[in-house]
Amino acid sequence: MDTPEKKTVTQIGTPISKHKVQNSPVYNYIENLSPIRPVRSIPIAQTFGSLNFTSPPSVFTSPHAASRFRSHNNNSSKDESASTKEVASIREEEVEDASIEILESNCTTDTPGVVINDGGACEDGEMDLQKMCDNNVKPKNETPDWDTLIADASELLFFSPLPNDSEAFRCFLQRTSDSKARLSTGKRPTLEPVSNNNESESPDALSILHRGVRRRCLDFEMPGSNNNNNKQMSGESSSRCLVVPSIGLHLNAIAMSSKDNNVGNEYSLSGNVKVGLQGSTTPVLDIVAEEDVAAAQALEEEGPKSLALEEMNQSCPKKKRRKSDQAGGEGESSCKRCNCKKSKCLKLYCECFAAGVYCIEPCSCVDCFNKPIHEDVVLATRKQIESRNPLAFAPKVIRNSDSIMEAADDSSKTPASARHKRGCNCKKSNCLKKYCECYQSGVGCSINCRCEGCKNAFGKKDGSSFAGMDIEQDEENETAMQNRTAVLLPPSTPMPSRQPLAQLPITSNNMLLPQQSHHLHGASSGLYNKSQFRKQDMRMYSHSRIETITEERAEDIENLIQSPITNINAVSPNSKRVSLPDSSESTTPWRRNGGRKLLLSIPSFPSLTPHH
DNA sequence: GAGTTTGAAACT
DNA sequence: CAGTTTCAAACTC
Repeated sequence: MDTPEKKTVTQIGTPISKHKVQNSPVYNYIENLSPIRPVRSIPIAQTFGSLNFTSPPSVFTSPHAASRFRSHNNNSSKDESASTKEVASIREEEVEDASIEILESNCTTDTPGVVINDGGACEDGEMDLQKMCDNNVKPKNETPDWDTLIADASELLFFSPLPNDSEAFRCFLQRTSDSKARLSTGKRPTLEPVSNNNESESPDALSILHRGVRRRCLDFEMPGSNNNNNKQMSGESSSRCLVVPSIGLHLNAIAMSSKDNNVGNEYSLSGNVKVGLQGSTTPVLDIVAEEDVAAAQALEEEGPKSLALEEMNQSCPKKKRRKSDQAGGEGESSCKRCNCKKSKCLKLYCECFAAGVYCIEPCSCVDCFNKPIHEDVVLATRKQIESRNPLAFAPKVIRNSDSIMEAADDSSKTPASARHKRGCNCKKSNCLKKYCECYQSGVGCSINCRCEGCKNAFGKKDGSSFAGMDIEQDEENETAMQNRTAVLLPPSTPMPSRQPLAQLPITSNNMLLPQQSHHLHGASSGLYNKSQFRKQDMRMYSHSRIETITEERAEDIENLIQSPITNINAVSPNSKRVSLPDSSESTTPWRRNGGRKLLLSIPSFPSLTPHH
């Protein structure tokens, strides 16, 4: 009995203490002054949830984000005197902390309608948040603008990173910037096409740049883009690239251009940004850009080369075509170019299509349908292809984290730890030419490869590795990997950012998104516990550890891919992917079984299981 | 630049 | 699932 009493005392004691504090005039004053409420993060998640957006609201918890939002929040209209701002500043920090706590207290902020309360008791101080989570209640202060902002952010998240296209990523950035601009203005983003000149003309864009985010291909097709886009597209320089409306943003994209260019530092920086984007919403970008600029720069200095380059090479189709690219004189803007003659650029043969970007002027394709004006066709085709192979648009190369490589030999710890998703099937090239996708991606062959006479310099199928790798680079890569890996998980499917999920199932790419990948973990192994998940997320959102998540996600993806079981199977690739009707909220068997993460991820990741 | 080789994607 | 065909990039000359 003593124990109970003690517990009671303890429990009560704490509350009392807080209670006192809360009743204090100072506390009340602060409470009133600050428009920011810890709870906010939750609602956000919910909002996203409708979109199936699993991104952690933590993004919004960032002080910066909060600041931005504040301006939109009517409540924020409350006196914001200098002193008030100070208080607000403090509150913001609290909010951030609160978010973290929320995440760690089983209060799911991931997906709306999917909020699950594991029953973990929240401390008194967190009661509000917990309640919010449990009740799925929106924050009091939430305003229409807020919703809009959230929605916008979600949209951004939905862009899945296209595997291999840096262009896509750039486009994504563009979009992001655009979104930001809207955020700052309080306007809801629209689908209107992005002007090609945005970069130079848009103050917002500039501001973003100032924030440390570098973008090269600012223009990209927006999903609802209209013909104007085409004009821009075709009219603009080859450097511009459009991302297919649902096509995502492949993290890989980031890497992309580097190859060819200088990507060095620039790349690395963007890489960080990239990661942030994936994992979070636009705000994250800001966070990364603004708050972590220093870190990013440090990383850049550190040694962007290896990984970054590798990543870039990994899936950039463009790289494949050095000759043609050079011929094109694209230089830094390395948008993909294809030369399709018969596929109409509607098959994976087409690099542009495969990368999730529209063909552009520099392409030499014939009868190209991969253009904004044929958006419907493009999307339909993509959908069809995905139905056949959910991973069709997923990144081809997955960078494994050390953990994954685990058992693998030491060699696996090199950058080459990345592996081609499906492996190659080379018969004559000995995996020493770009015919080999593994080699082309700069990764070693793996057990998944069916190649013959493998001599892949990045790692032979049998496990021997990196014979041809520069040791120095190797080391650098490893370091880079440990410090910042940006697993550029290429996004895979382009998802019509604004299309209803039911209509256009989120593709696997989305799953690649940081959070989603976590879900995958849950789905495939179920070993991933929430605690881990949250911590990771927090890491991600908490300033500089973004890259870590990426690795983990890559791991998730790989697990998924290699895991025949996964619930994912539940979704038949051939069958119409379960139309998760909006449903992100609907309860599916998986959700019930798989646990929160899986549930959350399902909608966005219909099926990762590759067809065999 | 034309032709060949290669292996992924698509098809049966 | 395996075999075949198609396709476009990579490569060679």
